[in-house]
Amino acid sequence: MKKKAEERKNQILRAAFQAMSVQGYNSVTLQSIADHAEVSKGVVHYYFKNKEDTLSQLLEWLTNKIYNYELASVNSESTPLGKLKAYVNSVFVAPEKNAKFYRVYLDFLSQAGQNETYRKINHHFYQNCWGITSDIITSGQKTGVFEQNINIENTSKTMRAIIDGLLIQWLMNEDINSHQYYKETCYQSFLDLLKVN
Amino acid sequence: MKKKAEERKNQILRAAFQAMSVQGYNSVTLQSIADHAEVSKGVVHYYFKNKEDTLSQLLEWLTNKIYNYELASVNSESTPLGKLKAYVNSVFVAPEKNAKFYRVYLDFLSQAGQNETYRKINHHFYQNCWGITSDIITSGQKTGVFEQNINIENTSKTMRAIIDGLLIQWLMNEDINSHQYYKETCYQSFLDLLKVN
Amino acid sequence: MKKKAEERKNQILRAAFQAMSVQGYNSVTLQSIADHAEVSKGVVHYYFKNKEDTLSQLLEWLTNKIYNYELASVNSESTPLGKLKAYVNSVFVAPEKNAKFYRVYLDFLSQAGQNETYRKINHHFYQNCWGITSDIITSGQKTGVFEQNINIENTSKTMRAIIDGLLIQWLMNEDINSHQYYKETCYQSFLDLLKVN
Amino acid sequence: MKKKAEERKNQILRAAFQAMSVQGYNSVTLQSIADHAEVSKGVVHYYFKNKEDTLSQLLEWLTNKIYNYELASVNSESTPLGKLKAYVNSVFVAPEKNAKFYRVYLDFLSQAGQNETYRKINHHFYQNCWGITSDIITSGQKTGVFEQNINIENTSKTMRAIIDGLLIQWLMNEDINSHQYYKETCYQSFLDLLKVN
DNA sequence: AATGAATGAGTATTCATTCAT
DNA sequence: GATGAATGAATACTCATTCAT
Repeated sequence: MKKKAEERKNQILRAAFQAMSVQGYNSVTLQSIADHAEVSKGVVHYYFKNKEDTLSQLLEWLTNKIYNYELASVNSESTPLGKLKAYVNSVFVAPEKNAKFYRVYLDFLSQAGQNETYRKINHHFYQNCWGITSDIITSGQKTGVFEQNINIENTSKTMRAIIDGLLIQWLMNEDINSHQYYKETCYQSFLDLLKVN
Repeated sequence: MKKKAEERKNQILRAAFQAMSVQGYNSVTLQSIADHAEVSKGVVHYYFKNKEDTLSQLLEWLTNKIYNYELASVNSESTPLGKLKAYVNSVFVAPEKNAKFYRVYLDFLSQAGQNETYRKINHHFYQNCWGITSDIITSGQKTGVFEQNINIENTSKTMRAIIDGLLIQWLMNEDINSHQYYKETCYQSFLDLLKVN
Repeated sequence: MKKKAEERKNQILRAAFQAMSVQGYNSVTLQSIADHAEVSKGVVHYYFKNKEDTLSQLLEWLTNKIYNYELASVNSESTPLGKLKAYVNSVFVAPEKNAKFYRVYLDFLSQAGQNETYRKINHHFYQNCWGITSDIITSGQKTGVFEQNINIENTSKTMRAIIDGLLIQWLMNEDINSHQYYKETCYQSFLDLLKVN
Repeated sequence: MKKKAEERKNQILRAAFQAMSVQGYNSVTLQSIADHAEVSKGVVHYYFKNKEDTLSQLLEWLTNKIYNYELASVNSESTPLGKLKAYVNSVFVAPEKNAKFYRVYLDFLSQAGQNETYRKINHHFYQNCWGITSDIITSGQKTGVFEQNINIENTSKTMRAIIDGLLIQWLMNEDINSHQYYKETCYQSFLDLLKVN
């Protein structure tokens, strides 16, 4: 049954996410993924070709989940500034979630240097993210809230850079309470880049 | 002789940097570090307590080297805009060097989630970097090239975020020629943040 | 299947005994234990946590085996003197077996100085051994073959000391034929201690 | 200078004894011996061929020291019973000394199974020990305190067995206060064997 | 005589992967 | 489909020994 198999895979991917967020890319074992999923070790190999395949699919599943969440948040708003605010809120969603995701995501980024597949999946994620901000900027320029001569591509890339860069800084920080501070810093820098007076 | 030992350690750290930039944090072996340094495996253990100690000292050595280079570049200029430009040039120094450093640096960042020591060394590096931009902003505000009401702390963090975020994007990019593009994007976003007309 | 696992462990313990009797505690490797058991190295780690765990269980298995053999031998006799003789015969069972066991046992005793676990297992073995002679002495005192005012505890300890001490002397001896001589010396000294005229 | 070299060797042997009593035969390193002797690692190799040679000479030095001490103690007494008492006192000299010596001695005994040299040195020590008790028994038989028909050889071996066996038992004991108890048990068993009314 | 830097052989341990049941 | 027993490659680390200084 296809449905069942899909559920099994999701169950394992969730377990892999959980395991990796605790142990890190290099320390996570198929055994611990199986343990988190409450299945036997053989099951993981039954649904995934090998360890790399499992983690590749985790990266894909994870980045899609994040992208879809951000997209839905932005689409729930109608004004450009509303969308921008919603985007930042969806990115800085909550300390625990951000920490968990970025720990895992950083691991994948560091692996991507040696791994073509991860690099491609991540590149697709980037394009999705750039698309979100491109749309926001375009709509803002149409309604005149953002300046006209802003380079959309450059700014989208910079905006994602700020998000990644700030969340990495926040992750390296001992002070988990700084989450709100980093969110506001991020939003303010977006306004500066878009020259919202 | 102390001098000799110091040279030996540097030789090994250079080799470790080389090895890690090729193989990544998890795949690098003490054997390959020894091979790169053209010494026997035992030598690495003679000068460093263990693998983690070796790589900790590599991170420290590396971030200090980068910081000192950036600082010297900035200090070689006298005007705020000259310093800003010099900073960006020193950060985006050359494709090969950036790729090598950021591959290794990303590995350490991803390990930092599980490793207090790495986190601390990196935090010190961050503070040094924030210090560089703080000084530039302060001098720019004094001479009136930058706006007065810019929050120095927030902006310094954002600027480092942009650097990290953009260089990670560039690293994930297949097109190595985009280095110049990312450098210019970085510089332009700095001007926007500092509200240079 | 539980039964199968138990057999596997016994197979490995027998192999460990064999390997240790030849190579000694410090020279025995998990590889050589695996070789003796005709399994792969990984199997040993599958059934035992680590090397120390393997050898701990070997000591326990071994001392229990010896104790049970001695107990059964003594119980097969009904008279005190018969039991005493049976005990000595079961202890000095055969040159090859004694040599094999005492070589291994001495290794464990020497490790026990640094190893709490070994010390505990050995202490339990001692208590079992003292129990055997205590019972023999008690029954001999009841029937009047042994003197009444013998201190059972002291004598039991001395008897075990004689066994250990003589078998160590025999083991250090080049002359393997002296086994019979040491057995008789042991038995005679027991009679002296129990004041059998 | 021969004198100086002899002192150096003794200094190293004392250090080796100290180190081995703490770390055990297998864990002791030439480095730790050198550390205890407060000399460099190279010095040990300068005065001894290799590790085994160092430890062989330690065993010889140690057993000779013990033997000479026991012999002197016995010779300081004139009556057979006095000598016997002195012997037991010299053997059970003090808890710390006994523990230190027997820990090291047991290590050597366990190695002797694989090491001809250790076996030979130990055999010589045994002969010396048997000689002490033989002399005591002979003198006791002459004066009539001990029974005439005691087999001197057998009894000497049994007496050493009791000493070794009891001190091993004591060493395995958690209760260091039992030293006195074991000494008395030893002495009483000697009286029983020698049939002193 | 003495030092300690350098070597490299040897080993416990981990874990992805396979496959018989 | 699912299990988990078995395999063995890979690697950090220790330490006796050598030897240039």
